[in-house]
Amino acid sequence: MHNIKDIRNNPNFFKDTLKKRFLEIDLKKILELDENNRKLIQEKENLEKEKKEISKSKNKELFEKSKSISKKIGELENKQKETKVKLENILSSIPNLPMDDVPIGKDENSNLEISKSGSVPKFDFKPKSHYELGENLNMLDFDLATKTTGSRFVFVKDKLALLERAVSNFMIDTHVNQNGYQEISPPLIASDSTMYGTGQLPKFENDQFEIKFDDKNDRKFLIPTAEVILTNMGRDKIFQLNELPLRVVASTPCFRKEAGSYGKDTKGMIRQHQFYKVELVSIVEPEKCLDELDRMTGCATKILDLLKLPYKKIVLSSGDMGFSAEKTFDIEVWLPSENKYREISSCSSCGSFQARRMKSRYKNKKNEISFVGTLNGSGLAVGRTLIAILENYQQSDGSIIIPDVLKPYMSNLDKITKK
RNA sequence: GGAAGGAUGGCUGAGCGGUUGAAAGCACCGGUCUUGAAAACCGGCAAAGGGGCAACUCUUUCCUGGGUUCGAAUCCCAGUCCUUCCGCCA
Repeated sequence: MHNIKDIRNNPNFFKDTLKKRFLEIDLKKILELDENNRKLIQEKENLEKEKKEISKSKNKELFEKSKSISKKIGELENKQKETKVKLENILSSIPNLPMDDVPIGKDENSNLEISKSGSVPKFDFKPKSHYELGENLNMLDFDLATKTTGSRFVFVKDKLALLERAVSNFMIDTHVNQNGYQEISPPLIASDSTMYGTGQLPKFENDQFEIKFDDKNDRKFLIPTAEVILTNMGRDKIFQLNELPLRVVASTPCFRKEAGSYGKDTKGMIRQHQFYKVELVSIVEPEKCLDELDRMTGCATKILDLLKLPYKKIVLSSGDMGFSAEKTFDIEVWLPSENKYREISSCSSCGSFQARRMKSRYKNKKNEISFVGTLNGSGLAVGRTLIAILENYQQSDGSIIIPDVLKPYMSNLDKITKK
């Protein structure tokens, strides 16, 4: 959510910066609603003042007048509320502004590669895809999931289930013991106001799984990412300066409808309705956002370094960034079967955009209360890490070597083979 | 699911129809004292929104939404959440 004052003071900057996202906003309408809103507030306040004075005077002759003023105030208030709701509906659907150094472009084709790391494995045979490998091992079962649930789900079995657990635990341990994050095991269900806070609502309702909770009219959703619930830990809260930065990590299932991605990655477990992800969230002083973004991205790439998986780091273009982000680094891991890099992590700084929606604030050095900065990043997507390990560590016989750092998590097993 | 109690500023907590935006304490900020710090003492300290170049000023806000009243933190109704007890349950 943007501050209407910023828009009012610098409408053209606003309009131009949003053009970087290839978005045209009806600025005239916004300013008009804003002006109208303020006019109504003023009228209302004048009447309120008058009413207050009458009541203070305790002058019985004026009591009738006070009654009629109350009526007028009520009318103005309704009008003003209506205007404000209209204004907020528009504002809440406007995405964050990209930072100056974000490359401008419509989509992923304009993303910019920053660095490459690790060496791409060479095979003297044709590398198989993760789903061929998994199905041959009898440890990935898509058909079974289709039977029990539907498409875009999977059963992970036996040693691959163990591997999945190992990956998740290894990541959390690394972030907790080496990167200074606090481990959290959060609820997997979020209320509508929580979903609004991080920007999933109102605009992306169709991507979310809403659940039937009870007969009452509050709404609940399965979290599409732990970012939602972790970032909202600071909702309606004023942090003391010494509580920041707050860094938390959680490994949770994530649920997404993947609406609008029909036909994309239909095979395998690249794109599922449910997947595990280790999520990093930082709440910081807003001016420290970009430093924290670099730090967070470093925490994510460290995992790939330790797993010895080749990857590249890219900065997303203005058109490819998520709704709440001001700057995003994606990390892509090498997938031999596709002969290309695929997204395995996305680290974003949201500046104060989410904080403003959530009323997440802190007391700064001058003792003033202002909005915090929020960041989130995957560290990493567990399912996709599993894929990357399968494909990069595969052997000609279809077995999978276990990366050294994971062995302690798997009773020192060093290879997964078919039974 | 049943029964009772509660929700007040960054936090704890008084107030229960009329200068109460709200006592007190803690925290925080400034000062005196001190070589420095601590302690002690003195002073300051809510947020949101509107107007103004500014000094400043106005309005709103005591969980939310309605109602009673000239006037509500205070009374009435509905809802949300929390706590305790009972029941049920992983």
